[in-house]
Amino acid sequence: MTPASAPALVQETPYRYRIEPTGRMRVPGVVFASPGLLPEVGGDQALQQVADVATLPGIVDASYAMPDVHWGYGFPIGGVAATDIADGGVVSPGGVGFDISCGVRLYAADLDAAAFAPRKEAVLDGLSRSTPRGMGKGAVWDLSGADQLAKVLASGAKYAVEQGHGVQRDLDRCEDFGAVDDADPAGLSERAVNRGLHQLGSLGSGNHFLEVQVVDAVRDQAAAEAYGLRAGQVCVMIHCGSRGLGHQICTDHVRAMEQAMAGFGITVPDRQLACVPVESDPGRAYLRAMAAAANYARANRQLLGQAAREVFERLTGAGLDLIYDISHNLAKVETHRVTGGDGAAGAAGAAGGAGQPRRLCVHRKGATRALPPGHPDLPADLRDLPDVGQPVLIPGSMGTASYVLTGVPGGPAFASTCHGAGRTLSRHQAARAVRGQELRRLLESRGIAVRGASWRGLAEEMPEAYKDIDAVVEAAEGAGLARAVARLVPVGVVKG
DNA sequence: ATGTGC
Repeated sequence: MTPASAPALVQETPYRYRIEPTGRMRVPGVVFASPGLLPEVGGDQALQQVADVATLPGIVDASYAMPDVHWGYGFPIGGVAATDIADGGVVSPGGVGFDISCGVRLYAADLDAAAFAPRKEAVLDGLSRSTPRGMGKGAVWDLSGADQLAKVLASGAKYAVEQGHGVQRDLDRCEDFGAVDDADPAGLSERAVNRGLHQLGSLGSGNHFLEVQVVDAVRDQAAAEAYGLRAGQVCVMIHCGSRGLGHQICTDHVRAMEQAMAGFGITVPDRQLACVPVESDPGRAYLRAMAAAANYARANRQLLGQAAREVFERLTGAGLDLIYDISHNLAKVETHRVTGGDGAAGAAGAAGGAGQPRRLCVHRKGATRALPPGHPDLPADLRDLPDVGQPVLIPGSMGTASYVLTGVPGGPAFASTCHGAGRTLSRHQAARAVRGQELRRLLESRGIAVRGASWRGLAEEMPEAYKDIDAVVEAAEGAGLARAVARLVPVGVVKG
């Protein structure tokens, strides 16, 4: 059972640590972090969660933690776990998170920082008005009823664009080209549907934001150019998810699996790890509902992006081109080579060495897919470039830098990397440390325009409550998870 | 994250 003390870490390389399998762990734990990040790597609970995930039926290679790992519901945030579907591998809602398909969308404007500066306050005012946010209701698109919601759930951003809320490029550059096709709107609870009807096109709260950013430094010229980014360019980044709908779906299926688990002979060290085989009725039902929430989240970001685009065009004359849209809370059925999780196994597999290709259920919770160059699922215009992988969008905490990375060959964690800075202080600790008004003054004095939803919400997101995003990205690069393409700094933030 | 919470 769960050991009382924190699991011991053994350093394997400067950016890779191992938790030896003990007790019911089926595979080792692997933590990617720099020595500098490690002492505060989420505390004992996050590492214990890495070890607990390693006990899940069908898990292969290792239970992975990204450099931004911290404590979460059941699984750590910043966790990656893959299960072998044909070998009784499970799916767990806790491995996806409550905010199903929470993710990031980045647009680039045909506008440089100097030309934007005189318009900054007006644009931020415009974005503040066009971006419903905060707890509860208010949305860009109030749906007519369950029939229209079903279309959103089935077709995601594709439906939004079909209805005039966007352009073809928005789909070409979106993960899964705007929609996953195995969603089942009919399987959702009435509560999930009701919560979804009036929140489409809304940011939410917590760490969700819409930011105007400027490309501060380009680290990889070829990839930046292919993506459509240049130094000094103005960008818009949107970070949000599936709102109350995804939350309700997670709640519904955790409950169902808690009941169903015993029937499959599954016991877990923490009830928050409730899971069932992928190949089971409740497993398939969860994945289809999760897919519906993924489509809702994409449509959500599509609508918020379109509203921002209209503000930009009206006030600056510049359009917004989508760079990419990627989720960091999702499970996906993918084929990878499985090698047993020893050291360089993942890299060797990807290079065509040892390891059998298996159909896996890859859980990424607070972790971002990072496909290597040449992968068939890349956008068509990026697919045939030799050293350019999938765009990876890493939002920093409020007032700090964000990053664009690219997927690399031979990634050691099923083509995954970090998702952001990762919390170090609780919301409560942060709110006690600073007042929202004070924080806004500080950010404004550093040239960052702030449009908040609540003073408390602002305080909870103080930069000091998060890890250093530069160090997290450095560790991700050092561990061979991804490569930096561009660093972006905020000039204006609309907070949920 | 979330009509913050058994």
